[in-house]
Amino acid sequence: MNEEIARKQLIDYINQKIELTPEEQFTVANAYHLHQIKKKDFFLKEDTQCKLQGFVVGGTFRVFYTDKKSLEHVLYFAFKDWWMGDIASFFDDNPTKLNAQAMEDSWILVIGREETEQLFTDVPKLERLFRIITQRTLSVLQKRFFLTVSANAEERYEELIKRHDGIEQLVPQHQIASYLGILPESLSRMKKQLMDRRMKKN
Amino acid sequence: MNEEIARKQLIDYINQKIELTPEEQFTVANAYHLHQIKKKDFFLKEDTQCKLQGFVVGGTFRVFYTDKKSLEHVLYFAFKDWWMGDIASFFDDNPTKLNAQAMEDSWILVIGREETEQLFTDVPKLERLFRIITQRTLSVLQKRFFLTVSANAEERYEELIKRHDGIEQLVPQHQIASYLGILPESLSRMKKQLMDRRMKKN
DNA sequence: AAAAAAACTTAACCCACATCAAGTAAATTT
DNA sequence: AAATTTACTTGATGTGGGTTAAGTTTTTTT
Repeated sequence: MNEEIARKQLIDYINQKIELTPEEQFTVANAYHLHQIKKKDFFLKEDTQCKLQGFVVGGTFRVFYTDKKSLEHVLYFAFKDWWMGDIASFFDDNPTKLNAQAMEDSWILVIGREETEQLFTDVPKLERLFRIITQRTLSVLQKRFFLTVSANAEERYEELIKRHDGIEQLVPQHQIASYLGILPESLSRMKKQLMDRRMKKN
Repeated sequence: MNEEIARKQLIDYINQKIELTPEEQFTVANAYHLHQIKKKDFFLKEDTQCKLQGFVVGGTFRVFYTDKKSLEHVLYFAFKDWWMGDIASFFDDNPTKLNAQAMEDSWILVIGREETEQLFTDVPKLERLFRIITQRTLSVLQKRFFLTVSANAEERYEELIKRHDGIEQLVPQHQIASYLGILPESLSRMKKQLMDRRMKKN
Protein backbone atom coordinates (compact mmCIF):
# COMPACT_ATOMS: atom_id res chain seq x y z
CA MET A 1 0.00 0.00 0.00
CA ASN A 2 1.28 3.47 -0.88
CA GLU A 3 -0.15 6.94 -0.52
CA GLU A 4 -0.86 7.40 -4.21
CA ILE A 5 -2.96 4.25 -4.48
CA ALA A 6 -4.74 5.04 -1.22
CA ARG A 7 -5.64 8.52 -2.44
CA LYS A 8 -6.92 7.06 -5.67
CA GLN A 9 -9.17 4.75 -3.67
CA LEU A 10 -10.58 7.73 -1.75
CA ILE A 11 -11.22 9.67 -4.95
CA ASP A 12 -12.92 6.64 -6.50
CA TYR A 13 -15.13 6.42 -3.43
CA ILE A 14 -16.01 10.13 -3.64
CA ASN A 15 -16.62 9.97 -7.38
CA GLN A 16 -19.34 7.39 -6.78
CA LYS A 17 -21.23 10.01 -4.78
CA ILE A 18 -20.50 13.42 -6.28
CA GLU A 19 -18.69 14.83 -9.30
CA LEU A 20 -15.40 16.63 -8.78
CA THR A 21 -13.28 18.49 -11.33
CA PRO A 22 -9.69 17.22 -11.76
CA GLU A 23 -8.44 20.22 -9.75
CA GLU A 24 -10.86 19.48 -6.93
CA GLN A 25 -9.83 15.82 -6.96
CA PHE A 26 -6.23 16.93 -6.62
CA THR A 27 -7.01 19.26 -3.72
CA VAL A 28 -8.97 16.59 -1.90
CA ALA A 29 -6.43 13.84 -2.46
CA ASN A 30 -3.54 15.95 -1.18
CA ALA A 31 -5.37 16.92 1.99
CA TYR A 32 -5.17 13.32 3.22
CA HIS A 33 -2.11 11.45 4.37
CA LEU A 34 -1.61 7.72 4.60
CA HIS A 35 -0.91 6.12 7.94
CA GLN A 36 -0.29 2.52 8.73
CA ILE A 37 -1.75 1.36 12.02
CA LYS A 38 -0.32 -1.91 13.27
CA LYS A 39 -2.56 -4.51 14.82
CA LYS A 40 -3.65 -3.46 18.34
CA ASP A 41 -2.41 0.11 17.86
CA PHE A 42 -4.84 3.01 18.14
CA PHE A 43 -6.03 5.57 15.64
CA LEU A 44 -8.07 7.32 18.33
CA LYS A 45 -7.29 7.00 22.01
CA GLU A 46 -9.57 8.31 24.74
CA ASP A 47 -8.38 11.26 26.81
CA THR A 48 -6.11 12.50 24.04
CA GLN A 49 -6.58 15.66 22.02
CA CYS A 50 -6.14 14.15 18.54
CA LYS A 51 -8.91 15.57 16.40
CA LEU A 52 -8.59 13.41 13.35
CA GLN A 53 -10.83 11.91 10.77
CA GLY A 54 -9.85 8.76 8.94
CA PHE A 55 -10.91 6.92 5.81
CA VAL A 56 -10.16 3.20 6.10
CA VAL A 57 -8.19 2.14 3.04
CA GLY A 58 -7.62 -1.40 4.24
CA GLY A 59 -7.93 -3.43 7.42
CA THR A 60 -10.42 -3.43 10.28
CA PHE A 61 -10.99 -1.24 13.32
CA ARG A 62 -13.21 -1.45 16.33
CA VAL A 63 -14.48 1.85 17.64
CA PHE A 64 -15.46 1.74 21.29
CA TYR A 65 -16.07 3.55 24.56
CA THR A 66 -14.79 2.48 27.97
CA ASP A 67 -17.23 2.82 30.85
CA LYS A 68 -16.41 3.56 34.48
CA LYS A 69 -16.17 -0.17 35.26
CA SER A 70 -13.52 -0.41 32.51
CA LEU A 71 -15.85 -2.39 30.29
CA GLU A 72 -15.53 -1.67 26.59
CA HIS A 73 -18.59 -0.98 24.44
CA VAL A 74 -18.18 -1.28 20.68
CA LEU A 75 -19.98 1.50 18.82
CA TYR A 76 -19.16 0.11 15.40
CA PHE A 77 -16.63 -1.84 13.37
CA ALA A 78 -14.94 0.00 10.52
CA PHE A 79 -13.87 -1.81 7.37
CA LYS A 80 -12.53 -0.75 3.98
CA ASP A 81 -14.10 2.48 2.67
CA TRP A 82 -15.55 3.47 6.03
CA TRP A 83 -15.09 6.78 7.80
CA MET A 84 -13.95 6.99 11.40
CA GLY A 85 -13.65 9.99 13.61
CA ASP A 86 -14.79 11.61 16.78
CA ILE A 87 -17.47 14.08 15.80
CA ALA A 88 -18.09 14.98 19.45
CA SER A 89 -14.59 16.35 20.02
CA PHE A 90 -15.02 18.54 16.94
CA PHE A 91 -17.52 20.60 18.96
CA ASP A 92 -16.67 20.35 22.62
CA ASP A 93 -13.00 21.17 22.79
CA ASN A 94 -12.57 18.29 25.20
CA PRO A 95 -10.31 15.29 24.71
CA THR A 96 -12.04 12.45 22.92
CA LYS A 97 -13.80 9.63 24.74
CA LEU A 98 -13.64 7.31 21.75
CA ASN A 99 -11.08 4.65 20.94
CA ALA A 100 -10.39 3.22 17.50
CA GLN A 101 -8.10 0.22 17.56
CA ALA A 102 -6.78 -1.74 14.60
CA MET A 103 -7.84 -5.39 14.69
CA GLU A 104 -5.23 -6.27 12.06
CA ASP A 105 -2.49 -4.26 10.34
CA SER A 106 -4.46 -1.48 8.67
CA TRP A 107 -4.09 1.61 6.51
CA ILE A 108 -6.04 4.82 6.77
CA LEU A 109 -6.05 8.20 5.09
CA VAL A 110 -5.94 10.82 7.83
CA ILE A 111 -6.90 14.48 8.00
CA GLY A 112 -6.83 16.88 10.94
CA ARG A 113 -9.52 19.26 12.10
CA GLU A 114 -8.04 22.46 10.65
CA GLU A 115 -7.26 20.78 7.33
CA THR A 116 -10.83 19.49 7.16
CA GLU A 117 -12.20 22.99 7.55
CA GLN A 118 -9.79 24.35 4.96
CA LEU A 119 -10.82 21.56 2.61
CA PHE A 120 -14.51 22.39 2.96
CA THR A 121 -13.68 26.00 2.10
CA ASP A 122 -11.61 24.98 -0.94
CA VAL A 123 -14.10 22.39 -2.19
CA PRO A 124 -17.58 23.42 -1.02
CA LYS A 125 -19.16 20.46 -2.83
CA LEU A 126 -17.81 18.31 -0.02
CA GLU A 127 -20.20 19.94 2.42
CA ARG A 128 -23.01 18.19 0.61
CA LEU A 129 -21.23 14.84 0.56
CA PHE A 130 -20.48 14.94 4.25
CA ARG A 131 -23.96 16.18 5.11
CA ILE A 132 -25.37 13.13 3.38
CA ILE A 133 -22.84 10.73 4.91
CA THR A 134 -23.56 12.13 8.37
CA GLN A 135 -27.31 11.87 7.86
CA ARG A 136 -26.96 8.25 6.82
CA THR A 137 -24.76 7.54 9.84
CA LEU A 138 -27.35 9.18 12.08
CA SER A 139 -30.11 7.13 10.51
CA VAL A 140 -28.18 3.90 11.11
CA LEU A 141 -27.47 4.84 14.72
CA GLN A 142 -31.14 5.67 15.32
CA LYS A 143 -32.07 2.17 14.17
CA ARG A 144 -29.39 0.64 16.37
CA PHE A 145 -30.58 2.66 19.34
CA PHE A 146 -34.17 1.60 18.78
CA LEU A 147 -33.12 -2.04 18.54
CA THR A 148 -31.13 -1.72 21.75
CA VAL A 149 -34.08 -0.41 23.76
CA SER A 150 -36.79 -2.57 22.19
CA ALA A 151 -35.25 -5.98 21.45
CA ASN A 152 -33.47 -8.54 23.58
CA ALA A 153 -29.91 -9.72 22.99
CA GLU A 154 -30.98 -12.69 20.87
CA GLU A 155 -32.97 -10.49 18.49
CA ARG A 156 -30.10 -8.00 18.26
CA TYR A 157 -27.72 -10.86 17.48
CA GLU A 158 -29.91 -12.21 14.69
CA GLU A 159 -30.33 -8.72 13.27
CA LEU A 160 -26.54 -8.23 13.23
CA ILE A 161 -25.95 -11.56 11.47
CA LYS A 162 -28.67 -10.80 8.96
CA ARG A 163 -27.40 -7.29 8.21
CA HIS A 164 -23.73 -8.17 8.18
CA ASP A 165 -23.37 -11.75 7.05
CA GLY A 166 -19.91 -13.14 7.61
CA ILE A 167 -19.04 -10.82 10.47
CA GLU A 168 -18.43 -13.82 12.72
CA GLN A 169 -15.52 -14.76 10.48
CA LEU A 170 -14.07 -11.26 10.73
CA VAL A 171 -14.54 -10.33 14.36
CA PRO A 172 -13.87 -12.35 17.53
CA GLN A 173 -16.92 -13.40 19.46
CA HIS A 174 -16.23 -11.38 22.59
CA GLN A 175 -16.19 -8.23 20.48
CA ILE A 176 -19.48 -9.14 18.90
CA ALA A 177 -20.81 -9.48 22.45
CA SER A 178 -19.48 -6.00 23.18
CA TYR A 179 -21.24 -4.66 20.08
CA LEU A 180 -24.48 -6.31 21.20
CA GLY A 181 -24.18 -4.81 24.68
CA ILE A 182 -23.80 -8.09 26.56
CA LEU A 183 -20.92 -10.02 28.14
CA PRO A 184 -19.00 -12.73 26.29
CA GLU A 185 -20.36 -15.33 28.73
CA SER A 186 -23.90 -14.34 27.82
CA LEU A 187 -23.28 -14.57 24.09
CA SER A 188 -21.68 -17.99 24.51
CA ARG A 189 -24.69 -19.18 26.53
CA MET A 190 -27.11 -17.69 24.00
CA LYS A 191 -25.46 -19.40 21.03
CA LYS A 192 -25.63 -22.72 22.86
CA GLN A 193 -29.34 -22.25 23.47
CA LEU A 194 -29.87 -21.39 19.80
CA MET A 195 -28.01 -24.57 18.80
CA ASP A 196 -29.99 -26.71 21.26
CA ARG A 197 -33.27 -25.33 19.96
CA ARG A 198 -32.23 -26.05 16.38
CA MET A 199 -31.23 -29.63 17.34
CA LYS A 200 -34.62 -30.34 18.92
CA LYS A 201 -36.50 -29.01 15.90
CA ASN A 202 -34.72 -31.42 13.51
CA MET B 1 -48.77 33.00 15.65
CA ASN B 2 -48.66 33.83 11.92
CA GLU B 3 -46.44 32.64 9.09
CA GLU B 4 -44.51 35.90 8.81
CA ILE B 5 -43.47 35.89 12.46
CA ALA B 6 -42.65 32.18 12.32
CA ARG B 7 -40.42 32.67 9.29
CA LYS B 8 -38.68 35.54 11.02
CA GLN B 9 -37.98 33.25 13.95
CA LEU B 10 -36.44 30.67 11.61
CA ILE B 11 -34.27 33.28 9.92
CA ASP B 12 -33.14 34.62 13.31
CA TYR B 13 -32.16 31.08 14.26
CA ILE B 14 -30.22 30.59 11.03
CA ASN B 15 -28.55 33.99 11.30
CA GLN B 16 -27.04 32.93 14.62
CA LYS B 17 -25.18 30.17 12.79
CA ILE B 18 -24.35 31.40 9.28
CA GLU B 19 -24.62 34.63 7.32
CA LEU B 20 -27.21 34.89 4.57
CA THR B 21 -27.78 37.73 2.10
CA PRO B 22 -31.26 39.32 2.16
CA GLU B 23 -32.13 37.42 -1.03
CA GLU B 24 -31.07 34.13 0.49
CA GLN B 25 -33.06 34.89 3.63
CA PHE B 26 -36.08 35.48 1.44
CA THR B 27 -35.60 32.23 -0.46
CA VAL B 28 -35.21 30.24 2.71
CA ALA B 29 -38.14 31.85 4.50
CA ASN B 30 -40.51 31.23 1.62
CA ALA B 31 -39.57 27.58 1.34
CA TYR B 32 -41.19 26.88 4.70
CA HIS B 33 -44.88 26.91 5.53
CA LEU B 34 -46.50 27.27 8.90
CA HIS B 35 -48.66 24.48 10.25
CA GLN B 36 -50.52 24.33 13.48
CA ILE B 37 -50.60 20.92 15.12
CA LYS B 38 -53.22 20.53 17.80
CA LYS B 39 -52.46 18.68 21.01
CA LYS B 40 -52.31 14.90 20.41
CA ASP B 41 -52.20 15.31 16.63
CA PHE B 42 -49.24 14.01 14.66
CA PHE B 43 -46.60 15.74 12.57
CA LEU B 44 -45.08 12.38 11.60
CA LYS B 45 -47.04 9.15 11.73
CA GLU B 46 -45.44 5.74 11.28
CA ASP B 47 -46.31 3.77 8.14
CA THR B 48 -47.13 6.92 6.19
CA GLN B 49 -45.14 8.33 3.32
CA CYS B 50 -44.88 11.93 4.51
CA LYS B 51 -41.30 13.01 4.02
CA LEU B 52 -41.26 16.23 5.92
CA GLN B 53 -38.87 18.21 7.99
CA GLY B 54 -40.12 20.62 10.62
CA PHE B 55 -38.74 23.49 12.64
CA VAL B 56 -40.61 23.88 15.93
CA VAL B 57 -41.74 27.48 16.25
CA GLY B 58 -43.68 26.92 19.45
CA GLY B 59 -44.98 24.04 21.52
CA THR B 60 -43.64 20.61 22.37
CA PHE B 61 -43.42 17.29 20.54
CA ARG B 62 -42.43 13.82 21.51
CA VAL B 63 -40.71 11.82 18.80
CA PHE B 64 -41.02 8.07 19.30
CA TYR B 65 -40.93 4.57 17.84
CA THR B 66 -43.48 1.84 18.51
CA ASP B 67 -42.08 -1.65 19.03
CA LYS B 68 -43.73 -4.94 18.13
CA LYS B 69 -45.30 -5.18 21.59
CA SER B 70 -46.90 -1.78 20.92
CA LEU B 71 -44.68 -0.12 23.51
CA GLU B 72 -43.60 3.40 22.65
CA HIS B 73 -39.97 4.49 22.93
CA VAL B 74 -39.26 8.20 23.00
CA LEU B 75 -36.23 9.13 20.92
CA TYR B 76 -36.30 12.79 21.90
CA PHE B 77 -38.53 15.66 22.89
CA ALA B 78 -38.62 18.66 20.55
CA PHE B 79 -39.15 22.16 21.88
CA LYS B 80 -38.97 25.66 20.39
CA ASP B 81 -36.18 26.06 17.80
CA TRP B 82 -35.64 22.33 17.38
CA TRP B 83 -35.62 20.41 14.14
CA MET B 84 -37.70 17.30 13.63
CA GLY B 85 -37.80 14.93 10.75
CA ASP B 86 -37.27 11.40 9.65
CA ILE B 87 -33.83 11.24 8.11
CA ALA B 88 -34.15 7.50 7.56
CA SER B 89 -37.07 7.81 5.16
CA PHE B 90 -35.09 10.35 3.14
CA PHE B 91 -32.84 7.47 2.03
CA ASP B 92 -34.83 4.29 2.06
CA ASP B 93 -37.94 5.12 0.15
CA ASN B 94 -39.94 3.28 2.78
CA PRO B 95 -42.70 4.76 4.90
CA THR B 96 -41.43 6.28 8.10
CA LYS B 97 -41.25 4.36 11.38
CA LEU B 98 -41.14 7.51 13.44
CA ASN B 99 -43.98 9.33 15.14
CA ALA B 100 -43.96 12.97 16.21
CA GLN B 101 -46.93 13.93 18.32
CA ALA B 102 -47.77 17.36 19.70
CA MET B 103 -47.94 17.38 23.50
CA GLU B 104 -49.71 20.76 23.45
CA ASP B 105 -51.05 22.95 20.65
CA SER B 106 -47.93 23.64 18.60
CA TRP B 107 -46.68 25.44 15.53
CA ILE B 108 -44.04 24.27 13.09
CA LEU B 109 -42.51 25.45 9.87
CA VAL B 110 -42.70 22.58 7.42
CA ILE B 111 -40.81 21.71 4.25
CA GLY B 112 -41.08 18.66 2.01
CA ARG B 113 -38.32 16.50 0.62
CA GLU B 114 -38.24 17.93 -2.90
CA GLU B 115 -38.41 21.49 -1.63
CA THR B 116 -35.52 20.76 0.72
CA GLU B 117 -33.38 19.58 -2.16
CA GLN B 118 -34.33 22.59 -4.24
CA LEU B 119 -33.48 24.85 -1.31
CA PHE B 120 -30.02 23.32 -0.93
CA THR B 121 -29.43 23.97 -4.63
CA ASP B 122 -30.63 27.56 -4.39
CA VAL B 123 -28.77 28.33 -1.15
CA PRO B 124 -25.70 26.09 -1.00
CA LYS B 125 -24.58 27.70 2.26
CA LEU B 126 -27.32 25.68 3.93
CA GLU B 127 -25.43 22.46 3.18
CA ARG B 128 -22.84 23.56 5.70
CA LEU B 129 -25.41 24.53 8.31
CA PHE B 130 -27.23 21.23 8.04
CA ARG B 131 -24.01 19.26 8.00
CA ILE B 132 -23.09 20.86 11.30
CA ILE B 133 -26.55 20.44 12.81
CA THR B 134 -26.59 16.78 11.78
CA GLN B 135 -23.11 16.19 13.20
CA ARG B 136 -24.17 17.70 16.50
CA THR B 137 -27.32 15.56 16.53
CA LEU B 138 -25.21 12.48 15.83
CA SER B 139 -22.82 13.38 18.60
CA VAL B 140 -25.69 13.77 21.08
CA LEU B 141 -27.19 10.44 20.03
CA GLN B 142 -23.83 8.68 20.41
CA LYS B 143 -23.64 9.92 23.99
CA ARG B 144 -27.21 8.81 24.64
CA PHE B 145 -26.47 5.40 23.16
CA PHE B 146 -23.36 5.00 25.30
CA LEU B 147 -25.30 5.97 28.42
CA THR B 148 -28.02 3.47 27.56
CA VAL B 149 -25.61 0.54 27.29
CA SER B 150 -23.29 1.50 30.15
CA ALA B 151 -25.43 3.08 32.89
CA ASN B 152 -28.46 1.89 34.82
CA ALA B 153 -31.85 3.60 34.79
CA GLU B 154 -31.08 5.69 37.89
CA GLU B 155 -27.91 7.10 36.37
CA ARG B 156 -29.69 7.84 33.10
CA TYR B 157 -32.44 9.63 35.03
CA GLU B 158 -30.00 11.82 36.93
CA GLU B 159 -28.14 12.63 33.72
CA LEU B 160 -31.39 13.70 32.06
CA ILE B 161 -32.38 15.94 34.98
CA LYS B 162 -28.91 17.46 35.08
CA ARG B 163 -28.78 18.11 31.35
CA HIS B 164 -32.35 19.30 30.99
CA ASP B 165 -33.39 20.90 34.24
CA GLY B 166 -37.10 21.53 34.49
CA ILE B 167 -38.10 18.77 32.08
CA GLU B 168 -40.23 17.18 34.78
CA GLN B 169 -42.46 20.24 34.72
CA LEU B 170 -42.82 20.03 30.95
CA VAL B 171 -43.25 16.32 30.28
CA PRO B 172 -45.44 13.73 32.05
CA GLN B 173 -43.60 11.15 34.06
CA HIS B 174 -44.57 8.11 31.99
CA GLN B 175 -43.04 9.78 28.96
CA ILE B 176 -39.84 10.45 30.82
CA ALA B 177 -39.84 6.73 31.65
CA SER B 178 -40.24 6.01 27.95
CA TYR B 179 -37.28 8.28 27.15
CA LEU B 180 -35.21 6.48 29.78
CA GLY B 181 -36.09 3.09 28.34
CA ILE B 182 -37.98 1.78 31.38
CA LEU B 183 -41.64 1.32 32.32
CA PRO B 184 -43.60 3.98 34.22
CA GLU B 185 -43.91 1.60 37.19
CA SER B 186 -40.13 1.33 37.38
CA LEU B 187 -39.61 5.09 37.29
CA SER B 188 -42.21 5.61 40.01
CA ARG B 189 -40.51 3.02 42.20
CA MET B 190 -37.08 4.47 41.49
CA LYS B 191 -38.14 8.00 42.47
CA LYS B 192 -39.55 6.65 45.71
CA GLN B 193 -36.25 4.94 46.49
CA LEU B 194 -34.35 8.16 45.74
CA MET B 195 -36.66 10.08 48.11
CA ASP B 196 -36.30 7.46 50.84
CA ARG B 197 -32.51 7.56 50.57
CA ARG B 198 -32.53 11.37 50.83
CA MET B 199 -34.80 11.23 53.91
CA LYS B 200 -32.45 8.85 55.73
CA LYS B 201 -29.41 11.02 54.98
CA ASN B 202 -30.96 14.14 56.57
C1' DA C 1 8.09 -26.66 20.70
C1' DA C 2 7.20 -24.84 25.12
C1' DA C 3 5.19 -21.22 27.74
C1' DA C 4 2.09 -17.60 28.23
C1' DA C 5 -1.74 -15.06 27.05
C1' DA C 6 -6.08 -14.49 25.05
C1' DA C 7 -10.52 -16.49 23.69
C1' DC C 8 -14.25 -19.31 24.54
C1' DT C 9 -17.41 -22.45 27.45
C1' DT C 10 -20.15 -23.94 31.28
C1' DA C 11 -22.49 -23.64 35.63
C1' DA C 12 -24.38 -21.68 40.02
C1' DC C 13 -26.13 -17.75 41.78
C1' DC C 14 -27.83 -12.81 41.69
C1' DC C 15 -30.15 -8.39 40.59
C1' DA C 16 -32.24 -4.53 37.90
C1' DC C 17 -36.03 -4.04 35.74
C1' DA C 18 -40.28 -6.33 33.53
C1' DT C 19 -44.75 -8.25 34.27
C1' DC C 20 -49.08 -8.65 36.35
C1' DA C 21 -52.50 -6.90 39.29
C1' DA C 22 -55.01 -3.75 41.95
C1' DG C 23 -55.33 0.19 43.72
C1' DT C 24 -55.59 6.04 44.17
C1' DA C 25 -55.27 10.60 42.07
C1' DA C 26 -55.64 13.86 38.57
C1' DA C 27 -57.17 15.56 34.18
C1' DT C 28 -60.55 15.53 30.47
C1' DT C 29 -64.95 14.92 28.57
C1' DT C 30 -69.89 15.07 28.84
C1' DA D 1 -70.52 18.10 38.82
C1' DA D 2 -70.59 13.43 37.37
C1' DA D 3 -68.52 10.16 34.47
C1' DT D 4 -64.64 8.63 32.04
C1' DT D 5 -60.15 8.41 30.83
C1' DT D 6 -55.38 8.98 31.75
C1' DA D 7 -51.63 9.27 35.03
C1' DC D 8 -49.38 7.67 38.88
C1' DT D 9 -48.36 4.35 42.91
C1' DT D 10 -47.49 0.08 45.28
C1' DG D 11 -46.75 -4.85 45.88
C1' DA D 12 -45.82 -9.76 44.52
C1' DT D 13 -43.52 -12.42 41.38
C1' DG D 14 -40.66 -13.48 37.11
C1' DT D 15 -36.57 -13.31 34.03
C1' DG D 16 -32.75 -11.82 30.83
C1' DG D 17 -28.54 -11.15 31.28
C1' DG D 18 -24.82 -9.89 34.93
C1' DT D 19 -21.39 -11.82 38.27
C1' DT D 20 -18.17 -15.05 39.83
C1' DA D 21 -15.46 -18.85 39.18
C1' DA D 22 -13.33 -22.65 37.08
C1' DG D 23 -12.60 -24.87 33.51
C1' DT D 24 -10.84 -25.91 28.03
C1' DT D 25 -9.24 -24.37 23.58
C1' DT D 26 -6.83 -21.40 20.56
C1' DT D 27 -3.51 -17.98 19.46
C1' DT D 28 0.59 -15.52 20.25
C1' DT D 29 5.08 -15.01 22.04
C1' DT D 30 9.55 -16.67 23.13
